[in-house]
Amino acid sequence: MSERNSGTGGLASARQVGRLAPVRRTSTVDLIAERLREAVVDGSLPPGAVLGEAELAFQLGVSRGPLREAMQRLTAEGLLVIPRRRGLAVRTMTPEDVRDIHWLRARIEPELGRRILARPAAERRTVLAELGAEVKRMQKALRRDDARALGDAYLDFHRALAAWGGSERLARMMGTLLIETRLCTFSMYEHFEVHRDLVSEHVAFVAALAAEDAARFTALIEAHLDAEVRRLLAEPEAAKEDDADRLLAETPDEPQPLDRLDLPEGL
Amino acid sequence: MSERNSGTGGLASARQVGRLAPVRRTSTVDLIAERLREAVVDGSLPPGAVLGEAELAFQLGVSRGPLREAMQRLTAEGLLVIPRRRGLAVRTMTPEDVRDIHWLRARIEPELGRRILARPAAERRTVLAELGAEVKRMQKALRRDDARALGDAYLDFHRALAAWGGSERLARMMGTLLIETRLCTFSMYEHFEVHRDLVSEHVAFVAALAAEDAARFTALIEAHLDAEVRRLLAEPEAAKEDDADRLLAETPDEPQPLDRLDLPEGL
DNA sequence: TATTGTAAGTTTGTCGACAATCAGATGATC
DNA sequence: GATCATCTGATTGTCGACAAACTTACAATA
Repeated sequence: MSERNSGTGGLASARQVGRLAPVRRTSTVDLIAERLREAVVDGSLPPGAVLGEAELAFQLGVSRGPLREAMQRLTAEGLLVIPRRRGLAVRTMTPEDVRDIHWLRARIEPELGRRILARPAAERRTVLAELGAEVKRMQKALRRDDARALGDAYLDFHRALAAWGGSERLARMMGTLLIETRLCTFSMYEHFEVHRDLVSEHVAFVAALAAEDAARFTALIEAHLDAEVRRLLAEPEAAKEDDADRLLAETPDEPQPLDRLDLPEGL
Repeated sequence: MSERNSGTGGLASARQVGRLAPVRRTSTVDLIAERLREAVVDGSLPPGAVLGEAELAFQLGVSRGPLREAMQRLTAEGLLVIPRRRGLAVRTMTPEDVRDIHWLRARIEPELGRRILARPAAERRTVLAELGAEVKRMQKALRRDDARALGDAYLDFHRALAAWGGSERLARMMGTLLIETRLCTFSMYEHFEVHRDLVSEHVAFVAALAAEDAARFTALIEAHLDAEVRRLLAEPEAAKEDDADRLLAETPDEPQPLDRLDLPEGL
């Protein structure tokens, strides 16, 4: 994931000599780190759980050396803590962490939207199609009442946002922030849980991007992340007036089931 | 650095039983990582340099195991790259990195200022005193024409900003961003180099904070970071109008030598 | 002369082992 | 009965070693 692989723009003719994309050789430590991240995301390593190195290394089929290196990597990313002489533990997020993570996302994600809007129209359509597809996954998951699938689609939506709108650095940072967001959920609730408004909020994101309205996209993102923080910390939904509700109310459509709000045409 | 140590609010009586601050037991990996960061900051490990593990481990007096773990940590922080089977190399920053890093700082640092201004007046005075002291170090360094000392004071100024204005997470992130800023300098210039306007810009930062003018502080920070990017990338200083110059011109003082601009009274 | 094949040397990637350390439990003492 | 000391079992932190992989240099061939 850290090797430089992007930057070789569109390549048409396959028989052209040279200009082959470099093979992606990934080290064992990378693989272990990725596996651990997955385990954190899907909840098989719940926050606070204390694991022993030997056991974990055996499960992964590697020796303790590479595992310890991967642990250090995840520690630097803020996903793991290494209590002295107690193996490793998935980090438990505090309310302050919840606020910080969402605050950071609220600074970054609007910029991702702006950069996507600054792309050529053809690419922009591709991006919107992909984002729309993720929203559809969210809608399907909501209809099936599958919170896990909904959360996964949520993650992929924002990952796509970062992949298309960010530099390599920004995308990597967003990737970490998104995993940490998931950790916030695990840390605050006992079970996996997402809020039902999630889907309509994301429909509005795509609509704002389709309308090339960066300001509205920014406002929507900020309102969404604000709302997420309140939901996670179980603070009163709206002190005086809920920005998210107000913004969504601007959508001129007549009332529809939340999970079936229309995406912009063509998506 | 990752141990939870904050959160034990003001503690007055020293003879009180219990309530001792936990001893900071730092692991070998932590020490190695810190040593490597220092080496990156002071330039003894220049960007692009390729080091062998065995040699480095011998210099540090540890075996290769802990060193490799520390390398992974620095890699996750974005300071090192690990080319396959080629030891380790200090990352060389690209122009895109320069822009990203400064863009991120421009999102974070204004918030640090706001949080400092939100503190009680007594604490705020302490913070201003510390920031003022760093600016004085910068002025002294400028008078001695000591670019290295100037750069170090610059780093410490912004570290103090993060320490007083940030959560633990924000402070850690700013710490990494600042080291990366230093790496930008090393990557772009052959020798260590800082711009002379640095000092007057920082005098203005402190003045804005002393005046509790968050908006002005934000504008100054953004102008400073913009200017830094242009200096680093050697882009034309001012396309049409330089925000930094305009903002600084608002200072009502009569012209003074740049290295002697008055700090707000009492600092 | 340019290019390919071969070989040697160096360095990494990985593993196994050892010793120091710590947590938990049991027993002794005031 | 509560607190402290001791013991033990288990786990980590660290090191040394081995084999595989890669780079570099050199030689052979077209």
